[in-house]
Amino acid sequence: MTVGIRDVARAAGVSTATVSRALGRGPVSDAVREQVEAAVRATGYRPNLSARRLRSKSAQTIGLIVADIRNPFFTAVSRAVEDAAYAAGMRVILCNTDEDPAREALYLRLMEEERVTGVIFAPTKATADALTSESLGFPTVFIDRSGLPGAHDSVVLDNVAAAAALVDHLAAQGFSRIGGLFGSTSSTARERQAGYEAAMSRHRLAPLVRSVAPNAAAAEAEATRWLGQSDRPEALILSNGLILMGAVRAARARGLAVPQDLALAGFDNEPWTDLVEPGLTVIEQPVAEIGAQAMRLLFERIESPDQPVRKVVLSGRAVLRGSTRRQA
Amino acid sequence: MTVGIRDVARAAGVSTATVSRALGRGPVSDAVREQVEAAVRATGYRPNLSARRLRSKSAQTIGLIVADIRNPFFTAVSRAVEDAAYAAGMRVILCNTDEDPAREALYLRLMEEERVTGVIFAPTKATADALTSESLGFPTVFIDRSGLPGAHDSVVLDNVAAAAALVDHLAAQGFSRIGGLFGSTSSTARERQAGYEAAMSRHRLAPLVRSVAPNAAAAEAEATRWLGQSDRPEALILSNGLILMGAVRAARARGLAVPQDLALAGFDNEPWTDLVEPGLTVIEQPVAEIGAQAMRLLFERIESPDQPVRKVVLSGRAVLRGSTRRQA
DNA sequence: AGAACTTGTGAAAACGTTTTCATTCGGCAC
DNA sequence: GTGCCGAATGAAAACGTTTTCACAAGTTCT
Repeated sequence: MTVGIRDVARAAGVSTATVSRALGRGPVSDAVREQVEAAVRATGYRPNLSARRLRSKSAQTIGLIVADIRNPFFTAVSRAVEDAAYAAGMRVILCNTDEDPAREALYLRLMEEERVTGVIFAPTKATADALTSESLGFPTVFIDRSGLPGAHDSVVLDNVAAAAALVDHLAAQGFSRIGGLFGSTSSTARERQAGYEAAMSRHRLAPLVRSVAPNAAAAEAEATRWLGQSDRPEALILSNGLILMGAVRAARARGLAVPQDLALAGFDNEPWTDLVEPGLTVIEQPVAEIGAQAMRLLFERIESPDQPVRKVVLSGRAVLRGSTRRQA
Repeated sequence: MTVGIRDVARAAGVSTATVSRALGRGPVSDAVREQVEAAVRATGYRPNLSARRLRSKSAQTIGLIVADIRNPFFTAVSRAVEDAAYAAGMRVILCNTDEDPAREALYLRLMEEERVTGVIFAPTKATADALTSESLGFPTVFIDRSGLPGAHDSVVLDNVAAAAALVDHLAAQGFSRIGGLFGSTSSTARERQAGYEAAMSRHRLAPLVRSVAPNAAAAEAEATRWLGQSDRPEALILSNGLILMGAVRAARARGLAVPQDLALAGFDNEPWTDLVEPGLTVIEQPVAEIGAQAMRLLFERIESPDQPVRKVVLSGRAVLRGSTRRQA
């Protein structure tokens, strides 16, 4: 029924070993290689990847486990990862955990069962803190978020500096009641919060912090509540694009004008952030660079498993727009 | 080194066949099942999926090939597909073609080599038109787009009706120079164009049509050019969310106020469309339903391969916002 | 000229499972 | 008691490749 390598071998008049060598890399005479290629075309042969992986003990596959596929940050990163992987002749399995530790465990087990070559992973804080360098059976690079120091390679943003830059900018514009709404599940949100708090104290300002599940709906609910208080902040820093969107909705719901009644500054320069008037001030992350660096670290880790753990820290770029402009 | 089923068998004091049966479904005594489960825990055994797939000739995997992962429509659909797949104990391979027929061919070949159980596919028009019912070696459901009539199961929007609804609405608001900017690569865009043209002629209006690659940058460039003309349209219909975004940017670039100088109506009720003032009128697609129906069709096709080809047509919902409101 | 490599090839083993086939054992019908 | 059936199990085959091993035929080195 289905055509296998022995059918190709018979058609080409050689052994299966020779077909295998002709298709992969191996010493084969040019004449035989052509015969084999002709036989492959004639028979419509498609190698069975399961058999290939089983025998060769090499899946040529990398797993990409992201926290939220709806977050454009992760789709952008995943495109960079995919490009690099396919350029290297590898396949990618993309998984979405929805920030749920149970799903993270599920997918990590799946990666083991697939015997993947390596994994790029954006873990929740809970999972990251539980994962020592030995607990994963494959080379792993953390992305966007880091875990126990020295446990895994990682590529992250300089979150402390980026958050501080937003505070500095808002303070320079004359805002003082600057609140921060941060995601509750990631190390990244914690770092942004730390950067925010350090900068606030440097400016001798009292920090106003709230935590929320990192999605637009939860952020909108929390921000709406907050903005309904009489002592509501006059500026808000939001720790990612989804939370930023929630805050914009909350401001609308409360009838607050931006930036007159409320200044907004967030993370992730998503395509819509310059579309909503008066434009949202954000930290732009080098998404393509993050994906590419993660693949580089992963390949180098696969190459030399025992090299010291590395952490690549990239800088964000502040994109200043109308949402943080102090009105006369 | 790595622990295999024979290690588990030895630890449990049974044969590998029994372990296999205890782990899958098969007649095993309760006592033995418990022994095996204990042995699995003790050894940390992880089944090798490649070996399992090779021997059982069942990948329990469905391929999901989308045209553009940046398009939130596809990420929303893919979440629905994933949920349904994992609920059925299947894995998903997600691939992104960037509307490129070459990448489509690449991924279709990959699906063959993976021996996937089935595929859900949003093809470009070029590929869809070239694919007869025999050309794919696995059950396939087209999604968002359809190909040759009767060749493959599909689940699509009623694009003609949806586009006509937008025209009707704009005409009712008193607009008459209504232009349409449609994607160039999909059958869906063609259908929306056809619906637009039919409705225009019903209203005795002259159609104004342009085509463009379905991404925000290309759409912005084309729309900017168009809107610079002296006989520019006073309303625009955009055939998907990315093109809609490009049009919004173009209006900004030309300094045109929406809807005073230019009305906008598009497809895909993306999260940002109600954020940009005065809110964008769109057709909302039942994304979760599309994904769920696609999986249903796929499972039923796998079940009974020879049943007649089916096409599920779902209706969009018009979400009317400020961008199409006629000013006094 | 002979030894020592290199290159190209085929036969057969190996990869880690599931499945087939055969066997044993206990219970049930006659 | 004998025969039959179903359930539980093990031995071994099978899945479709790649890799190892062996070998023949050049080719290069001494």
